[in-house]
Amino acid sequence: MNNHDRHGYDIEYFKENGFVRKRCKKCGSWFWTRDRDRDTCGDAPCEIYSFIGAPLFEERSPEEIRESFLSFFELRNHTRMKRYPVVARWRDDIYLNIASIANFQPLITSGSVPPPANPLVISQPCIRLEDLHSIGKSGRHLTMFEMMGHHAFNKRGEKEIYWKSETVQYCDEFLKQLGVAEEGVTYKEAPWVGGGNAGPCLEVIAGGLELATLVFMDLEAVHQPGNGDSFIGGQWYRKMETYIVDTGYGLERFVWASKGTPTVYDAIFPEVIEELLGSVGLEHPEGRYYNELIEIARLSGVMDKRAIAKKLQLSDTFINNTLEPLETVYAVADHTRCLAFMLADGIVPSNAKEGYLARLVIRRALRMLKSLQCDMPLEELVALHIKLLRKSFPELMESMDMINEMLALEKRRYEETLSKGERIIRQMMTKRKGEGISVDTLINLYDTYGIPPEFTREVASRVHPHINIDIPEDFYSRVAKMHGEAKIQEEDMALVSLKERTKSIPKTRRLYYEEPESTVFSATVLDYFDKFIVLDRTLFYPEGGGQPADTGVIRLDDMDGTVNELKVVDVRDVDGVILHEIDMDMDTDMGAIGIERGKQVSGSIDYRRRMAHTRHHSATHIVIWAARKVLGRHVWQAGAQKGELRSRLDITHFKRISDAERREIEKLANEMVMRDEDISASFVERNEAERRYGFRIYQGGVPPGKELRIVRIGADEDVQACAGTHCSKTGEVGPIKILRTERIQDGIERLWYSAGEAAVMEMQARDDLIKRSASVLRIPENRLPETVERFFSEWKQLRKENERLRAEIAELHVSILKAKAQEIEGVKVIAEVIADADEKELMRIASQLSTDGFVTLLLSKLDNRVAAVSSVPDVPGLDAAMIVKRVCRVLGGGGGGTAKMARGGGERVERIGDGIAAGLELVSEQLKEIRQGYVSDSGGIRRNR
RNA sequence: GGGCUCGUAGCUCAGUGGAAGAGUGCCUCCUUCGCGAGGAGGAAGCCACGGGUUCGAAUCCCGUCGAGUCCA
Repeated sequence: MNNHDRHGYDIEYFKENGFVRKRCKKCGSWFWTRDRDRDTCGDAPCEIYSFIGAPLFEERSPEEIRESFLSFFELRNHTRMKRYPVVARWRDDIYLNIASIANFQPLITSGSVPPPANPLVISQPCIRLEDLHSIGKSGRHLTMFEMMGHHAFNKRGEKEIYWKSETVQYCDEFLKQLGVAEEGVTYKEAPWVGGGNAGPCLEVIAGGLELATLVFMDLEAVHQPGNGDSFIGGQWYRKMETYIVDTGYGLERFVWASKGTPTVYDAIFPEVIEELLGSVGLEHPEGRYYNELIEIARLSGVMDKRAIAKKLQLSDTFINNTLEPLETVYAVADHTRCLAFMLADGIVPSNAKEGYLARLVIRRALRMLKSLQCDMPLEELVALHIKLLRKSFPELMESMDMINEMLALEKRRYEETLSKGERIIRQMMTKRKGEGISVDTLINLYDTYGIPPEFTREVASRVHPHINIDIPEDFYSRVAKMHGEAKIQEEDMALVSLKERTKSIPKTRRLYYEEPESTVFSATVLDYFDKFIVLDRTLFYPEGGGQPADTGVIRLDDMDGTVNELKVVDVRDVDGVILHEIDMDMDTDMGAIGIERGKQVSGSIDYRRRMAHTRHHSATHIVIWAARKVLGRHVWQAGAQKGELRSRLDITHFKRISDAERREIEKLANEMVMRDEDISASFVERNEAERRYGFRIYQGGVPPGKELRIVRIGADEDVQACAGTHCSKTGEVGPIKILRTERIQDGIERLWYSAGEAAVMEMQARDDLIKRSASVLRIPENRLPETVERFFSEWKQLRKENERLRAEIAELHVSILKAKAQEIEGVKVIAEVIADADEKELMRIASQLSTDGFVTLLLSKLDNRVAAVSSVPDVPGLDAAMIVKRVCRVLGGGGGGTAKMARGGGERVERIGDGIAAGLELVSEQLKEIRQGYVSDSGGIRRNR
């Protein structure tokens, strides 16, 4: 590195080839050019798209551009790489592959894993959804695009592969080879920042279009300001150990530049646009309005559409009937291409994580198809893309059937969401009678039920044609803001300090790989601190890959012959150093219990526990293999946890696993066990492993390190990078019993299963359940289902019968009770205890009596409490609720209800007589007051018969 | 990973602490030559499950299961 290169753009190639550094008179940014008269940077919006209608070089197809790029760099000593998936399974910070360099982050860019080749060249399909709303409108945004990149990974202190000057030279020569005019190319300085890294960057512009970005990544973010040496965009950065050439050439943009069509969409997938336009009976306006379209396209990098329309004096009808539908067609064509890659690469639409992003795109596409009144099924458009792409990406074809099914299912789900939404809106409208709908309500409808605001407005205006609903411009970002910013995960501080503490300790030898059958070992203490002991070698498996740590004991022989046993409760792997956590008080000193460096100790693990974990771990590989076979290639592990008694495995799948499928998976898994195939584990160089087995090895996530431990079953039927312990034959796993499936989120099914001894125990437990149930009913086990069904329906019948009989009894009580009436203040009053009557029955009786003019107070003893009910004729001044409250206070409870009918109760059963007395007292008070005329003009109380 | 919403008659949903309801569909009868339609009547509910609070829970609280949806 040259220290005098203060800006990072002092590049030899520029100097040697007659470039000058100038400052753009419009945006003020610095740029390099051969053209001494140029005074703008050449980028939009400082300049218009001059290549529209006037291509920069001879027309080329995407295949031609891709091939010319790859072979250009291949000739210059770069290794050609296969594309990576568009879903970034190896990253936990992003869901989608957003750039070719993302393939190599973070392990390779940080230098901890060597690159698969150096330098290398790749054309990587990427997906970016940030500019979703401008897709179709801007003419240049694509959700899915191919980033062609050549990368060189340099390390300080090692021989440099190449750096800035060569990178610019390659770019310049590549453009020249394509036929781009040299004077028209500008290299604009644009410091780059992203994903915790930064560095100088050159944007390569020709004809107003940014064709490529050359990033020289050599800075990393630091958290303490003191450690940084440059300050960019509110963040301190320092030089990295590595410095990396990260370039991105937009394949689609090169094709576009070579065709000069009005939009990038017309250049990349004209067939799909044609098909869509045809299906809605439109013609591509290119024929009739060629000049207008060219003008609009040229200006579209400079100003927004409304401004263009004003400037070109375009009519509203042209905008509404020609331009807008065309933009929608563009967007649909784009989205369906994006979906082809998302779904083929194994994203299952869901309501969470990357699956949600797929659903978002699907729903947008469906909405737009609807607004176009296009009845072409989404899956047909995706299929068309796949067919058009099959030469470059034959692998997409393999997923065609699954994609069809997923999309049809998604369409049905969305229709259900919308029709449910329509009902909710209509209901709300009738409840609120013509009131408008507030923005808060709109947001709530979208957030809670997924009803888009445009849909709400549409439905609402169908109910009340004059209703006015404003959808704010920033609607969707307001929703996003409401959910708050994502918190950046800081690395666990405890782990950081452990890493620091163990840095100088040699890595522990892993006996559990070398001697998987052993249970005891001897070792030397290398170090100890806090509650941790570090040995030179160990049999203890540290927690990892969903497999819990081993437990056991470490033994110390004291001088005097006594043996000190230390319980190992947890084992952790910190960058290769294995820490044994000992069960002891924090303030006990290790030295006091005989631990010292260099001391010989012996250890033994709880082998039963280890074997259970081992069986479950191998079973996990077998189950996912079986699930992929039964359900399809899209099945991917989304998480797993092994246990002693049962384990769980989360897999991606777009619908619930049926009983038949579950049984089939179980059967296949057990067949694999019975075949007694070999399970082999070996360390393989990472890039070799990826090349040989592909990305399916990363089912359980991507482990760090230069070498991967590869676990293979049978004839490579299942191959995974896995650090866990495994059986050596599938037969050792023993029976595998799938216990249940649950849906932990849309698109992810969780399988619970047991293996080996645990599976036998589970089966026995189930057996027991059936046995006990059958013996309660005194029937043979095989009659259980129909007997239970019969009992249930009989129970329902009897319940009804009981209710009917109680109603009859209530009728009988009515006539009996009438005879027991006493007269208070000239009114017939019934206050009685009725045995064995439930609350409902009391109410039935009381209700009937009060209709006949009686004032009633009925009580009943139920279990440990008294129920009280009062019903009175509808007379002002008579209040059943008051009566019940008075009674129940005596009973130690409470009650309430309406003036006509009330109920309550209490637990002081022995005071039932006092309760009645208190109730009667209140009744007579109330009647007295009525009689004294406090309440009059009521027509009085009907005379009792 | 985080948030919001919902599980009540076959279906669509009301009911937010005091007697489980409506619309629709179903069954029977009446009307009709028959159908449609109309009229009268009827059946149909472990109010998802398990705890808790309360005199009392479909309703309030906690958990479980099932579903929908948004954000990263």
